[in-house]
Amino acid sequence: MARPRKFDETAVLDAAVDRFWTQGYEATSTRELAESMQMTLASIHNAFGDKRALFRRSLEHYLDGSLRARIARHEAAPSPAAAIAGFLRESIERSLGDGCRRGCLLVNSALEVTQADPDMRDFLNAELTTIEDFFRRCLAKGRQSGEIPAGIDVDDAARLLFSSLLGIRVLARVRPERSLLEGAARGALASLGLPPMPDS
Amino acid sequence: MARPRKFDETAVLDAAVDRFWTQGYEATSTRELAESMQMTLASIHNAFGDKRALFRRSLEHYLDGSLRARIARHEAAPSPAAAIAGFLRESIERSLGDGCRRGCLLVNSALEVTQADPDMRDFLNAELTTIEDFFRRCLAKGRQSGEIPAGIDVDDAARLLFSSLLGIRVLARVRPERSLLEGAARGALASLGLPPMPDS
DNA sequence: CATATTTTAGATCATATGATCCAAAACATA
DNA sequence: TATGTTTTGGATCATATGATCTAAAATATG
Repeated sequence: MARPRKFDETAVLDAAVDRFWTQGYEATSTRELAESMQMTLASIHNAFGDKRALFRRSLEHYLDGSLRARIARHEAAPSPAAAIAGFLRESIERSLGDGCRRGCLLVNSALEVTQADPDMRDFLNAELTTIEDFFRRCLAKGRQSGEIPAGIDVDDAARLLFSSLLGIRVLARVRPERSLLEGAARGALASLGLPPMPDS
Repeated sequence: MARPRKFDETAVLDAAVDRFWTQGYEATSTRELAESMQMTLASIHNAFGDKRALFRRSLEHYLDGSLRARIARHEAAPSPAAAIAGFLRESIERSLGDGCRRGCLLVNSALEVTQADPDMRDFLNAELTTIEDFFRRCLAKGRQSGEIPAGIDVDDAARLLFSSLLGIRVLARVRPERSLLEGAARGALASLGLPPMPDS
């Protein structure tokens, strides 16, 4: 029983993600979302709740399709150094390949969130921390295998890679120049005694 | 002739900066600005123009009082290494000392700007580039003085410091932990063979 | 003191926005 | 086929928002 849904959940969430990604949460109106998702406001409200709930859902959808998969994929690389370099390479190529300069929805959202919304901040933080943890796991493995020189502090190196990646994602939105993004990544890898990124 | 202004331009711009800094451009309404600035909408419009013009003016005011002065101050340090370390130290202390977790207005704005506003993007880019250029000048001087090892590429090192600083400012808003911010900076300095930051 | 000029205060306009309501539509199940 | 349940479309509500208008207020200058 019950009328079946006409919309494809993946497709409408893709559309919502695109709007939030391009314009940010505040600058995206519910009517604009409805048009992009090709749904009425009532259908959106019925399926996802209010704007804030839709945003949260869109973030999850985005992360499932990008960051989480990317970490899992590169974690399986033959060596820790290759995992780190491959992750950076893919992040840069995604940044440069996006003609809309949208950067990273997770990073964009982390800067838009205010102190008045601790739930959202905690959620974003937990997700961001998976990046830092990924770098730390790779570096720890590299230390054991001898790829990472003994003089390098693994925790600080992970923090450096993490902060530099965030910076690259900021620049992806405002100044997406290959020489700049690749230079930052090259500098980070070289500083850890690691071989350069693979070619794109 | 003409009625004199009742407001203090510095004070009202400070108030406007605080609102934009805390909440972002889109999430700040003109009425809220009027209340914070203790001016009427008409007075604001008369003195600064529309919301966008006020934002631009507020950005200038913010930059005059923070970034530009900070670069000039640290550029005068006794050594290039001290200039870089001192700049990072001050950026981190400002981040951690702000109970409101506002991060950096310039970085926040860089992520909020959309492709539809190329003028604002160009302005933000020009200002961001002064940071990159500061690092590059310091590193080039350090190379000449021998503080920077010959094996390090000055351009890439500048890009790394730049991107890492942006990342630190992102984290200042969403996850302002001393161990994290200082760890990233320590990692960056260590990677360049530079001595650690001065104590706070 | 009179005048010209700018600022200020409050009201207001047209629109945008988030959210919701209601009735019609659609379909699985009995 | 009849029933019950969910979705859908369109309208609408209350409020928020950016911007502007008008008239009163204030003061330097002649």
